[in-house]
Amino acid sequence: MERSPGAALLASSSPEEEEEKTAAAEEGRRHGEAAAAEQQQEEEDEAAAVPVVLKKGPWTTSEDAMLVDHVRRHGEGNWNAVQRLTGLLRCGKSCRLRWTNHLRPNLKKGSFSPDEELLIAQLHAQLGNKWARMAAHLPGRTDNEIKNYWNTRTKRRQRAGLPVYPPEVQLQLALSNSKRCRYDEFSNVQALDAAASAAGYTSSRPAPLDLARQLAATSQMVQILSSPPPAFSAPASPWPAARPFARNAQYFQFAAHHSSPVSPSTPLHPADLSLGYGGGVRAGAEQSRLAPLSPASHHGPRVLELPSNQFLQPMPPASAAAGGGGGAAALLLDHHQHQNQNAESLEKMLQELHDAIKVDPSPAASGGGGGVLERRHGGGGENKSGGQHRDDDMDTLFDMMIPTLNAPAAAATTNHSGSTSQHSSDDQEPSAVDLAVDLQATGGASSSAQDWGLDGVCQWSSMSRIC
DNA sequence: AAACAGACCAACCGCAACTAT
DNA sequence: GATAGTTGCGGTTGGTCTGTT
Repeated sequence: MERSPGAALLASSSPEEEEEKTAAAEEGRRHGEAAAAEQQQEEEDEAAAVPVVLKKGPWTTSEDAMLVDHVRRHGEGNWNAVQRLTGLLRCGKSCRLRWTNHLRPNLKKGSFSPDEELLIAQLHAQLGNKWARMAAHLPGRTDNEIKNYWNTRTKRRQRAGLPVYPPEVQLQLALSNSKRCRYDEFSNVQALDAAASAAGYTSSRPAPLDLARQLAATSQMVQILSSPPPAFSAPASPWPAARPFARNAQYFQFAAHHSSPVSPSTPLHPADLSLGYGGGVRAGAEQSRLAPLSPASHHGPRVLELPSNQFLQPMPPASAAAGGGGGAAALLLDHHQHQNQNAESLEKMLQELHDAIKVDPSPAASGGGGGVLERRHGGGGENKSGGQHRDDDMDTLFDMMIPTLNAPAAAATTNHSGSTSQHSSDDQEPSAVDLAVDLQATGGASSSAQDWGLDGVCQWSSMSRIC
């Protein structure tokens, strides 16, 4: 087994010992490049004979230099050999961490850009606390960096009573989860997964966050979307009290405590609701960074945005041209063709979803106490028919989405692979990425940089001094 | 200017997966 | 197949910085 760093370091607490170790490190450093193989052999023998007390704590520049030199000579990996070969009094783990987080080339330092912040939110919505996987989508960023960023901001936002995700992510999350509604009747997650798998759906669950909160936030946002623009203010607390369905709440399309979020009574113009598959506002490096994922999504003007003055921001001409260049037209054409397929796919998915919910013989609908809508509408005094309600919701959703997909303008900017219903398995990287890219297009840099929250208080990228 | 609180960040720790013998 | 060694990941901690009172 790996020598436990803790075991080796337990005894290293006093300043004197630290000094000794530092001196030892200096000694090892002096060997430098001139160290002969014989010397190394001696060191190895010595190391084998005498337990080495490894150093811990912050790295010094000389230690860094030693590590860099080692990697330059021997390449990455075999980290436990670093101590043997260089005399560096650090465990392999520590060396690897230092290298990956601070020393390796092409690391991007500094604060996250708004684009990166949005992407992190999107990835987190899709992947959960999979920091390493998230980092894979953010070249130059480390998992530790992303983790730190997310934890601090999440903590801050939660303390401020604000939703963790920006609205475009919430909406996408809700839509991507909508297909799982039919499985809500399962209280057992495993059974749910199995059923979903059997039905051809992916079984992995979305981000393991406080799902009730997330969905409440989603609900809140959808309410916002369906509300007249001026009527918008921050509730004292956006989080509803814990609800019995919280456990599977992620499988709901919309959350508790309100009437149909996309109720026909509050019609939205189809053109107002873009799923955001349009062209990216990202340009240059941002596009190339994500190019392998879904290149077409980054080109062409973004025509539509989320409905509501809260989120809709006129697209500046410069942004429309951002992804352009000489090849923009060709890319757009290509994109358009691809889009037709995507539209079909999404339409099919929606139809499936619609059918599923319509036909779904949920025991809850007969008043059994289960069922998403029964619970979702509170069970307190709201006796609205769940089935009818679902139909209304879904019809409205269809009304909003399908025309959007068919509309030439929307189609020209739509790039949805249909993966909305398929992604989210940990092993389905492309799907997850599709969503991320779609989401980028949904919100884009403009929305990530703009206010998305409550009375101007809540900004996704400008939360540094909230509280 | 000092004290305090919060934010930020680097590093550590434990665990699990993977690989080699 | 069992065991040892290695690597990677995610959670957590502790130190430092910065802004506020």
